[in-house]
Amino acid sequence: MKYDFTAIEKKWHDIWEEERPFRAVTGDDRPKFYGLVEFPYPSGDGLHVGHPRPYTAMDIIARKKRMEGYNVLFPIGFDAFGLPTENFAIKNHVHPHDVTKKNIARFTEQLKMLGYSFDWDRVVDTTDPEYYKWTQWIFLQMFKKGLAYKAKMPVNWCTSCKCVLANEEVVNGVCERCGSEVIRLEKSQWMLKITAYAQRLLDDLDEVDFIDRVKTQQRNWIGRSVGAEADFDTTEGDKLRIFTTRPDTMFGATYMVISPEHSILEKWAPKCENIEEIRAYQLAASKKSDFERTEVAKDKTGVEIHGIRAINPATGREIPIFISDYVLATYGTGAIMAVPAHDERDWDFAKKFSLPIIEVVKGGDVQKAAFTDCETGVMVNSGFLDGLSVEDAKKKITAWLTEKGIGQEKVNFKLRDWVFSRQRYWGEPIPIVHCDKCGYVPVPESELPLTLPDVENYEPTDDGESPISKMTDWVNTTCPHCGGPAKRETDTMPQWAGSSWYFLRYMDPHNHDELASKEALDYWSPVDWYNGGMEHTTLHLLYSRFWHKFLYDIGVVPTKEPYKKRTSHGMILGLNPHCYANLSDEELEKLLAEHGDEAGVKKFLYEKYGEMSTHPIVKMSKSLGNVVNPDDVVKTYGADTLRTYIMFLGDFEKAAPWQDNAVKGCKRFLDRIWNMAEVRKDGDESYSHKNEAAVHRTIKKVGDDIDGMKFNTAIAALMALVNEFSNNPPSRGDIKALLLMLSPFAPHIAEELWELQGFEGRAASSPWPQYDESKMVANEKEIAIQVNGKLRCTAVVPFDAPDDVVLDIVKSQEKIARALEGMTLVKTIVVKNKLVNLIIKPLK
RNA sequence: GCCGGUGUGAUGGAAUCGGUAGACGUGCUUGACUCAAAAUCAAGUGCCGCAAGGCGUGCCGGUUCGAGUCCGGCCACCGGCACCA
Repeated sequence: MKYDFTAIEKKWHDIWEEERPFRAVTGDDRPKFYGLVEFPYPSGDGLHVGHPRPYTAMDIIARKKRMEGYNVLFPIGFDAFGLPTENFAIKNHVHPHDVTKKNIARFTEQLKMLGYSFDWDRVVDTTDPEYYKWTQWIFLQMFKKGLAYKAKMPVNWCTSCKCVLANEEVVNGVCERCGSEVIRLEKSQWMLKITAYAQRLLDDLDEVDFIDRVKTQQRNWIGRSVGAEADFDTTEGDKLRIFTTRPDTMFGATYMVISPEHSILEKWAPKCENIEEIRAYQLAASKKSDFERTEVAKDKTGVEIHGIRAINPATGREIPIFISDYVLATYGTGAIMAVPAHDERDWDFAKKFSLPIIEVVKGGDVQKAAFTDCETGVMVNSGFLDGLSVEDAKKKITAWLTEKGIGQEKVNFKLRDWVFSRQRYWGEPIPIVHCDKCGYVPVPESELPLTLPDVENYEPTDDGESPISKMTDWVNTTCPHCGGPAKRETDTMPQWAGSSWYFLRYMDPHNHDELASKEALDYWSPVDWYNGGMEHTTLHLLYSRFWHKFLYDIGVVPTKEPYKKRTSHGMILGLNPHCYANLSDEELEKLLAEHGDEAGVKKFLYEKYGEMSTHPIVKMSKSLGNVVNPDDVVKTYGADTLRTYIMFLGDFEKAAPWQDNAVKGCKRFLDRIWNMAEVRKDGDESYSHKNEAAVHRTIKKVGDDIDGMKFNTAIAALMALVNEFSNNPPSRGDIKALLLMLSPFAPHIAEELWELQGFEGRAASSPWPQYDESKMVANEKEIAIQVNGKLRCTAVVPFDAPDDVVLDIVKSQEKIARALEGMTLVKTIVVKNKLVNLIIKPLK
């Protein structure tokens, strides 16, 4: 019989639907294992081949854990609020709700097609009012604790999405989602005080098992720096507070810089002699987008404030004050002391404006470049700090600042508060009412969920207001506090809201009274293993850690950290259809005819498609037409082949290119297993004598590799075992072990063959096979024989044979005997069961 | 600029501790089956060489009996951050 994967896969999907074997049971005696994948955004395009990589990986891990006796929670859901759905709805005049429903149905079908062992009874959907009721509830708790607040401040505004963005959503000065320009806009926004958790978000990284690059990236993003704050007196009498990480260099501060947005400028305006010039500079800076501001980073600009000077508290000397956009309003105090001798930016600025550069740390030539080394320098020109190391000087001057009452040690973070409102329709309504008398009043918890109103038109508006603001019936309400007329908040939450706590809902998804019961939270927390994309490291992963810590503080969740372990997968890349190296013969011929020679074709491709045409491997994208649809692969080869291939194609943590024709290697592998095991084997369930060592070795290898996410080598080991079986016909026991090891990777074919062989129960619910270290070795071993470190030949010796026996065999090798002729043996190195190295010299 | 990562056949990629470089897959070559093709099976496949042998893990140097692996110095590419004082 042929391996009819379509029929087999359908059959097992039906059985799983019926038997529900992957259901997690809260409060079971077995040890629990909570494996999590990032739930998908159900886009209209359906599943992309990128999705199955992490899903298959965690499915394999979850399946193996079940076989090892764990009570496994492996859930799935949909992160369904968001712009693409809304945009699609606008364009096609349908309700986002209906689009979402349709997309979720399609995703569900595709995920089931791939045979994932998700617990389908626990699906969550962030757009379901029963779900977002609790998203809103968490927001209200934050509001009550003062962690959610509304503030007027400059925000990132995407000109295309017509919506504000969080700092984390701005990538290289453009919108992370659509790539459009992001400008600064002064707007009143809801904010979440993630900065209150900065230190804990940093510290607790030490307690979790996240891969290093995730930890490093989060640490960099949080950006803690220790320094000092200090007040500089001014001729105006006002104090100007600065932050510095180099208080030791204070004697070298020859001028000050404040950001163009600094509030003191308003107060000082009447006293500034060049106020027009200052105003003009402020206006120019405010018009710059983030992109422009970083683009011109090399060339410093600024304006000196004439009429007001500052006094360096260390030297007592008057120094000028400048405004410049190289000082950010949003970091530190928005003002700095400039030490051109020991800071590159200050040095550049000082050179441009011909300001004095005074060396206070010896070790470099400060007229040529800023000397920033903190390790080797010695303090000079610094009064009471002279002769100290940088480290000691920092301590001494900080103590001095404290004593004088003009400053103290200060820790600053790069992390900013999270801009939490969006001027779009398809998101969770922010459950706040604005009353003229009472201010911002929370919607009573009993009224949650506050559902989205039905609106006719979802178009974002140019005035920066949410489309919901047009719904006067919904917007006009009464104040829950005083009963007077009030207006509802019309902004919605960002997409990251729903995903900040979804893993908790999985623990108890149908609970009407709590986000999850205490019993379920205590039993399942924390997530044991969470795999997801690196692109979420400073977004979702950081946000959800923040929410979780908050929930811990108010006693809702039992653990400080949501995830015990975090791993990350590489992207699946595609071939670049416009790269010369990837052209098909036909296309190449055609292009050669048109453009003469190879160089001509390359030039043409470069001009037409740009830089990317020179890279043979690129991201998959619709515009390039190199997207692989999993449906097509499943149709041609089956889900088991797709699963196996996607895990085989390379190191899980690294990006790997999809290669269409390599898929069939995995199909052949499954075909061979089918042919080997389709007919029922007789005999007991012990391993065959000839295959025994190989089976034990493979069990160890596959088990270790799955735990270490080295799926590619695990599959290679299974392939090698199958090759072994075609040399030495497998016994019933050999087949059994193979099917058990295969079942996490290719569950459908494994179950089918398991049944055909008449083994008991299901492969997926059978115990994972055990290996015996002592049976892993053969009784003979091939060793390498080197002469002076160079491989000369190999020889087969008994396993663990004594050195003298091995040496006799070595010396009897023809090639070795020849090499030894006329030579003295100086030294012999024997590495047991591996190699022998003979060091020889010519006879004198 | 700073931080992290990677560099291995035609190709995707393997190589616990320093111990036979290239597992496993694709592709290619040859053979079997076939009228033929596909599929399948078998053998081969790092490079140069008839062979003996030599050369090979981005480059240069070092340590070692022995280096893809360790050390020093470069180069290239990828990812993140980027005027954060």
